[in-house]
This record gives sequence, C-alpha cells and structure tokens, in this order.
Amino acid sequence: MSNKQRARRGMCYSTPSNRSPAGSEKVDSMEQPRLRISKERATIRHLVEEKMRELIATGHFKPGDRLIERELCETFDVGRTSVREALRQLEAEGLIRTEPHRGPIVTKVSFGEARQLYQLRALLEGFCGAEFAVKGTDEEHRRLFAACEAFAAAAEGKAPTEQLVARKAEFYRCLIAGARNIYVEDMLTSLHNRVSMLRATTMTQPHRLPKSVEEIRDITRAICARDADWARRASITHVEESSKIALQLLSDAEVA
Amino acid sequence: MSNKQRARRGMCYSTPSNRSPAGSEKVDSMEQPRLRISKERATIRHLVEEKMRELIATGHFKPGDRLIERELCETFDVGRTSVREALRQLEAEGLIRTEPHRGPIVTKVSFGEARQLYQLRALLEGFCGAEFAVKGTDEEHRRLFAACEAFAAAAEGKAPTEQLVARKAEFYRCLIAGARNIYVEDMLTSLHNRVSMLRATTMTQPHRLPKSVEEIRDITRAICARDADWARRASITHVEESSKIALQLLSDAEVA
DNA sequence: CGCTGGCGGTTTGTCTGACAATCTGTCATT
DNA sequence: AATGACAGATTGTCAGACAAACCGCCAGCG
Repeated sequence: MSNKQRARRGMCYSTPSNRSPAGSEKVDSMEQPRLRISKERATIRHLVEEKMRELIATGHFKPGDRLIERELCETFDVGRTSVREALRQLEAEGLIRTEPHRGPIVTKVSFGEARQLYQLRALLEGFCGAEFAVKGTDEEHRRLFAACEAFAAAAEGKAPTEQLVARKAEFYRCLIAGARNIYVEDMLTSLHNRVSMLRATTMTQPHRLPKSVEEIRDITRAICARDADWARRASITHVEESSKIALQLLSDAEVA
Repeated sequence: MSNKQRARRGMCYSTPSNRSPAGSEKVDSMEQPRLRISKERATIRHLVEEKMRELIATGHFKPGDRLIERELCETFDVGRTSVREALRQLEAEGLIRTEPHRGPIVTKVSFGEARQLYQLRALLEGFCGAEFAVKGTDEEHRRLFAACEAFAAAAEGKAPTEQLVARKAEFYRCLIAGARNIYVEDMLTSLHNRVSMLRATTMTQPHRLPKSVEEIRDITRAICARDADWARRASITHVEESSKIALQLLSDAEVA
C-alpha cells in the first residue's frame, strides 16, 4: 500500500530521472533550434491532469461518472493535494463539473450543447483558416501541407485508429498555430478536448474517412493559395460535416 | 495572528449555521419562486477565487506582480489548500501564470497579445450579436433594451465609474446570454476578465463614453430589428473602436 | 401504507504541520 | 571581475485530522 509511495518519495516528484539509463547525452544538449529547452512540466499535478484528460478522452471515464478523490489517489498513487488541484484545472477546462459537497463528475454534454459546441468550433476554425491564409509564412504552409499529407497517407493506408487520431491532431496543431492567436489556440484546444470526449461515447465511423481527407485537403489547398475566404469556408464545411455525423450518432445514443 | 482562525474553525466553513438559533423550522421550506435555491457557492475556495479575480480586475494586483501563497493565506485568513486551489482555477482562466517552481504571477499581456485578444473578442461578440438577432425571444430583446438604456442613462447622468462598469457588465450579460451558447458564454466571460485587467493598467478614458453609448445603442437597435448582419457589424465595430483606444494607451504605457 | 425523521457511513472541504526540491540573492574565493 | 558555494525563501507534495454535507436505510407514527 505505501511502499510505492516511500519509493517515490525521497527522490520526490522528479519525472525525468533515470529515463535515459546510462548517460545524459541526448537530453538537453544540442537540439531544439528554438529558444528554451523543452518546457517539460514535471510537476505531479500536471501529470495527473494530463493522465485524466487522456482517460476522459479515451472513454475510460465516461460522462456522468463520479470521480472519487480517494480512488484517484490510489489509482495514481499520489496525494490528495495533487489530485484536487488537477481536478480544479479540469473543472476550469469544462471536462468535469463539481457540485459543492458532492464531488466531481465527468461533464455530460447534451445534444443541444453538442450543437453549440460544434457551432463555436466552426466559427473559430473558420477564423483560423482565414487568418492562416493571410498571415501564414511559407514555412508554416509547408508544414501544414506535410501534416495534411501524412494524415491522408495514414487514412488511405488503413493505419490503426490511434495513429489516425495522432496525425489529425498534428494537422490541427498546425492549423491552429497558423492563426497566430494564443487565445484562439487555448479555446480551440479546450473545445477539441471536449469533442474527443464526445467521440469516445459515439465512436468513430470509418466510412467518413475519405470525405474527411478530402475536406482537409481542401482546407490545405485554400490556405496555401492564400485565399482567406475559401479557407474559411472550407474549414467551416469540415466542422459542419463532422458535426452532422456526430450529432446524428449522439441523438441515437441519447434515445438509447 | 491565529485567533481569528480559531474563531472560524470549530464552526468551520458553515455560512448558514446557527443563523436560526432555536429550531430548524424555517430552513428550507417555502421560498424561491425560481427553480433551485440560489446556488450560493459557499466554499471558501470560490470566495477566494472571486476576491482575487476582483483584486486583479481592479488593479490591486498588477500584471507582473508575484503572488506569494503565504501572504495570500494571511490576507484572506484561509489555509493554503484553498488558496492553491483557487490559484489553479485562475491559472486555467489565464489571469495568472505559474512557472513551475517560482510561483504564480499576474499575467502580463503584451501589446501583440492584446491585439489578439480584441480580435477574438470581436469575432465572438459579432457572433453573439448575430445569433441574438435571429434567435432571441421578445423577452430577451426587452431585457437587452432595458440594460442598454440603463447604461445610457448612467453615462449621460455622470454616474460614478463603478456604476457605469456595473451597468455595462449587465448589458453584456444580456448580450452574451442571447447567443444561447454556453461555450461562447464561458469564453467571452473569460476574455472580458482579461480585458478588465488591461483596463486597470490603462485606465478608462471618459471622452469616449458618448460614442460608446451610441455604439451600444446601435447594437441594441440592430438586434431588436432582428437584423443579424447589422447586429454582427455593430458588435464588431464596438469592439474595434474600444480596442483602438485601449491599444493606443497600451502602446504608450509599454514604452514608458 | 406512506411519510417523517433520525442514524450512520461516505465523501468533500479545509486546516495544519512537515519536508524535499528548487530558486535567488549574497558573499567569500580565486 | 567572474565563479562558486551557502543560506533563506518559496513551492510542491504528502499525511493526518476533523467538521459539514450528502445518502441511503430503517424504524416509528399517523
């Protein structure tokens, strides 16, 4: 029960310890053309946070589930402090909801709310597309194009779902970054987190993949052509198309 | 130093305890025509949260200031637990920023970021305006109109700044609610919090008031006329106009 | 038979005290 | 003057404690 704890304590909350067994060569020397070594948030609370986000996104915790502090402490083998602070963060992100004195539950997104979610997402991604088209550097355009093709290749090559999700996430990272607006970035990331929660309940439907690929290619083409209006429309269309399917599945699920 | 603490503890964080001394009759029977008794978030961390939000918005804590846990504990006379959890919330809202082992500081918004902030705000408020115009009920329109006139009256009657701010906030509450989109609501609220932080550093400039009133009236007129496009443009214009002034002041302040 | 009210178990909200890890500024050493 | 080490301050985290609120259950009462 507590020997793991003992083990961890003493060396305390140091994540990056003994991950590279022998030396510390490749850790932080030459690498990173950018400024600052990778930020590597190593606090326990951040790890818990991230883990829980993942568990919610993958459906391990389902909407409506109660999250009991003590259980979480045992699961992650950390103290209540860290768990509670992570919960506050997730609460602010909207992934969980806390009723005073009843504890946190995974947020349940109703049909109407899902529609609102997609509506806002369309607005913001349309904005990103348009801004990217206008302000993006050639380098960013190249990167977007590469991400797009990587996703397409994975989709056409019947890659495992997990990889598809990763590639698509990468594409979005590029797209969102292109807007050069940190607030939009934050908010879209938050929205995407909630969408993946939805997706976990509705499951993905593979038959939309080809269309999805085509839509994403269209967005990419529009942006690379620096056509703001086309890019906006293409981005919006993509969100609307996927929202159609998702909402359909959701309403089915809600009845059942 | 700690007798206040002692005093509060023992009866602990019970706000409504022994308010009715003898019996427990009147506790929860008839009252509240609305559904649910007022939510009354009585947890300490919420109070701390709110207080700190206010202190940041009013400029008592200025961008760049370090917030030291122990000091906050003493200031509010609460434990570290509550303070830290409140900090996590504010961090997620973007009002403060925490560097892993250096503690939280009030977020500093650069000129470029401020521009991004206003840009996004224009997008979202334009959306609200348009949606409100289309979907708003007559009742909501009436309420918006009332809020608008209340603000105008306060502005023209040289009311104290505090009241002006309150009235304008009320107007925005109506406007934002009209979009019937909880996500937009959350995000705009968050953006507004950050804007008030900016405003605290740049101060308000009274000579813009008449124009501001006119812009808000225009928004209201457009919405009540159910003209979505007009409403969007009017909302965007209002944000852009105030952003001009704010950015001007900000760039002055940044040099100094 | 249905409702009321009390009882106990569970969980949260909060405080305290402790300690390692990290950061920062200062000061002595070279 | 640059460097490096030490001390003080602050955060990150844990464990333990306890009041308050919630929840389900069961008995008693009309």
